[in-house]
Amino acid sequence: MARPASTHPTELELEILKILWRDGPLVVQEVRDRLERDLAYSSVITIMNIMTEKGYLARTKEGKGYRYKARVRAEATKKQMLSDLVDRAFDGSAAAVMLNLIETKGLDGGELAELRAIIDRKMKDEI
Amino acid sequence: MARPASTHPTELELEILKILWRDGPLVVQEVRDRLERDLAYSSVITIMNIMTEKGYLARTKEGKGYRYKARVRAEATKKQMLSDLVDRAFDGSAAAVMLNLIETKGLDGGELAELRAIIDRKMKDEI
DNA sequence: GTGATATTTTTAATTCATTAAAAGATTCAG
DNA sequence: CTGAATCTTTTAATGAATTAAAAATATCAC
Repeated sequence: MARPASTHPTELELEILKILWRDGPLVVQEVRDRLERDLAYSSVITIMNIMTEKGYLARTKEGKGYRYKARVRAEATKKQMLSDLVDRAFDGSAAAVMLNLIETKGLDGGELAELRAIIDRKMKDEI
Repeated sequence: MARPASTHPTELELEILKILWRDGPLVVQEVRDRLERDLAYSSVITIMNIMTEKGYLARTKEGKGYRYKARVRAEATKKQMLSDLVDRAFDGSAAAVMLNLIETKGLDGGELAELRAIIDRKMKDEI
């Protein structure tokens, strides 16, 4: 048996999704121009074909070729990826993840304050 | 060119690491017994060999075979995996991740309170 | 319409991840 | 010390992910 297809976008797929979320809909060449890495045109179109098959992208005929757009929403996709990691690595504990983030990533005073305000609001809701 | 080796543990590798972090050091059979999925003995030993090559595990001779333990620390590994996702999907914004978590995952009152206490402490440090 | 150009499809090579059978080595019991 | 049991190594098969060349197709300009 082989590896099952990943449930979330792969590295490169995510890069392309992010470009399309930001600037899409785009044609292949425009996506290629915006990619950090230097890929052959045929490489970009190959992966965009695969992404279309997987349901990540939708395309509509235009001129000689197609114009592509993301078919999955940015928020939903990110949420799913994060949720997956929380479950797999942190046994589903969002609190553990947050502690990790607070300790690791440098949050400035403004971000901390904003975060506390949100927590306060949430705590009121919980009552 | 092909895919570069993943920098973080794969699905199955993480499962094995978690078992060893919790109960290790263990022999192969003990790891196999603790795995959720039903794998052949040879499958488990194969992946544990690979993990040893990758530096995830260390082993010492014992009886007929070896006893394995994790060579990477749980906290460091999780931190790296999380950091990687934050960078890739959330453009490095820990705040964005936290908002996502608070909205999505159900945090109970106790967790929220604990989190706020930690934030308060951090904010004092920042001054 | 025909040719140049751009675009897509087809084909393919490589490596990783997963799974496991078969073969080989080691050790413990008697 | 020899065989059974156990463990490791070797070998292998399959599908996913990445990369891209070659072939096929479509379109626009003239």
